[in-house]
Amino acid sequence: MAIVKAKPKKSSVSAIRVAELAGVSRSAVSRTFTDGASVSPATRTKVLAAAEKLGYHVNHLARGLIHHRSGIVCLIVAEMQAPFQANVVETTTRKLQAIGKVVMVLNTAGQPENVEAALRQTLNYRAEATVVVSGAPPLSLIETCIENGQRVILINRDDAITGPEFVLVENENAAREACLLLHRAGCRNLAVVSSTAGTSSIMAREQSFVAAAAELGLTAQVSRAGPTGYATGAEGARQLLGASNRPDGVFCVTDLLALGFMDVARQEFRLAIPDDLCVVGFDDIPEAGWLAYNLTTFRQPIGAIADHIASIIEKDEPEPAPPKRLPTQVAWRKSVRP
Amino acid sequence: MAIVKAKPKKSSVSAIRVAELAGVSRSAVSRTFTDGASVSPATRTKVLAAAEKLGYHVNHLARGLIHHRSGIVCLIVAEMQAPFQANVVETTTRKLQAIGKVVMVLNTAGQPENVEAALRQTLNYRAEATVVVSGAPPLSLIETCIENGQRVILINRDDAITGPEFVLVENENAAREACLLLHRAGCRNLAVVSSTAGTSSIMAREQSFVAAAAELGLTAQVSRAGPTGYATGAEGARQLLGASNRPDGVFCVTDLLALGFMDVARQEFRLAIPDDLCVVGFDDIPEAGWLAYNLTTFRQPIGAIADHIASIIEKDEPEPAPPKRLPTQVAWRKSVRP
DNA sequence: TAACCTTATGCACAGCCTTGCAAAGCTGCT
DNA sequence: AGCAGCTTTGCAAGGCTGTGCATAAGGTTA
Repeated sequence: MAIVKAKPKKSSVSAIRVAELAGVSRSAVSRTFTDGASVSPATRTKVLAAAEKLGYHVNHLARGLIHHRSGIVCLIVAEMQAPFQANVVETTTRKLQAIGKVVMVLNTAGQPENVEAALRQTLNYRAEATVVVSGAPPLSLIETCIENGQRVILINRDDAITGPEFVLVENENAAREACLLLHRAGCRNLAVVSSTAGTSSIMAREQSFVAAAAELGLTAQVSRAGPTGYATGAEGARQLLGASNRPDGVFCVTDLLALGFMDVARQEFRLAIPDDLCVVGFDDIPEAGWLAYNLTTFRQPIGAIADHIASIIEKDEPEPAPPKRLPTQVAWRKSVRP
Repeated sequence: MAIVKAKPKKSSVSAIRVAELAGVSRSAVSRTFTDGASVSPATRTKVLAAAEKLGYHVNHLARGLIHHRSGIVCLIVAEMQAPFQANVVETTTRKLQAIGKVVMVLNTAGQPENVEAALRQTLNYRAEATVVVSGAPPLSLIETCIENGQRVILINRDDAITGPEFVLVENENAAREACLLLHRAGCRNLAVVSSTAGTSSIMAREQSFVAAAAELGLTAQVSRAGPTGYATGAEGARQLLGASNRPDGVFCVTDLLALGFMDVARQEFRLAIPDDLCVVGFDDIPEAGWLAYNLTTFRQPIGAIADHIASIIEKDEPEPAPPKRLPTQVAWRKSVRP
């Protein structure tokens, strides 16, 4: 007689088992766990006791199958270890959970082609909504998502597409204000530290700053030494500060760039901030407030962004709305002369 | 006649619709999307064409219902905007996606009581595995998860429970080595900057350092000025450096603590690092490598941790294994005299 | 052409849940 | 007791997929 290794199967307990234990019908246990369903207190307690004993938990997969509402919201994000993205993910997951959703995170690992695979996953899991924090999703798939009843929300992206909803920050105003701010501090040789990422919000900040400088009769140099991050800011400092016409006022389109820039300016060029050089950042990541930096920067209203995402997802009729533009706010610190 | 607003219903397209369009049975389309199923090339192409046209995507909710494998892995995490946690989440999501899983993030928002709700969600969505990055899950729920066939993995937590799998870092060895390292650098007045969080790994680091100091005949002061973070490190510096017996060698159980400590040491106490004061951190978050800090620290092998998580989840028979202890590695920088 | 084998296809059921509908039970009143 | 009105409960269908089993189709060989 051969030894047959019984497959454990570990079948998770389903409603029928608790119905048997409680001595009621399957429907009764279903109703016990459905808000607003009609169950007598007596059976309710019987069911709850049986459920507790067996460790029963409603299967949201099956529930989603019926309701056509999985309760899942997908977050598509790249570089989620970067401070700004990490904060967006943290805040968004928190607020979405508060309205009863559950968040699936799809990490595109920096590969743009993975955005497509990620969108496929949102369709596979019948997500109610997809929030694209970073990356450029192919238009055709966005349409498929919307046709399947998904809400699609793009953050800090300014494409001229209709269908998805947009929530973005007023990059142009902020960049313009950054320019004025540096000008008021007496800076006359301006520069902007950007990156090769080329996302729409970064381009907007960069170009608006250059335009604002031109309006003041100044030309702003632009440095794009690599991807958006600390190292690129550092390299930008080496480029700009090592050249002959060294700038005295710098706008970094991202705090991370600014921090790298400041470190090199101080350590390798022995410059004092803000005395020799004023620096303005963008995002207001926690690190910008650290004593070593004290960076004056434009705060992205992450809380408001997440609130708006939640409000879009919460309303059940997708009414077309214009892009939501949220204002930034200056976090005044010490990297710019007053 | 009343105007009845037709509920859009937006029912996402299901296999039967593509079967009709392709002129085949529903089974055929199911088989087309099942690896290793027997379908003729002719019908396969017909089905694929129809699916493409309709924007069909297999419903993983229904698929999971049958297979008892949802493909979902839950990550329970608090403070996910903190650099270390953010890196863990990034790496883990990436590696889990690489083995075909999809990650659901449950943010406990720092409230320990939310861990329980999060575990409930993992059961509701029939997650294949639950990874607890931070927080202390109630034992009874862990058991329920395991009974329902889930794999439960606890990170950097050292409870004497059987059932879940543990992957943790050799905190004791590292703390001990940190002590030796400071001693070799000539530090004789030691201190450790910790937090009030009281998690097992932080306690282990703190206590092992103190014990190692005692073995060298030294007593190490301990500062716990608040939750684990930059501000607490800063406050710890004010406490320790403002007192009479100012330490000359400090072990911070977390890089974030170390950075706050360094900033206050330098800016408010005008101390030079490493000349007046040596500092050792733990984690090796990206910020530790920034020029302003150059912090010597113990690197947590996040990649190896994530690899091990993935390997646990990938094997289908949950074989009991002893806790996986991964070694740390010193990232030598400039905050300790050589 | 018949027999046989391989491959492909369709049927029907299972998996877990919700819910409309009708039957049953209960309460209160005459 | 008898009836109306209400609440509770069970039945069965429906939502979407995977798959065992039987059947049909197609190909090969004698």
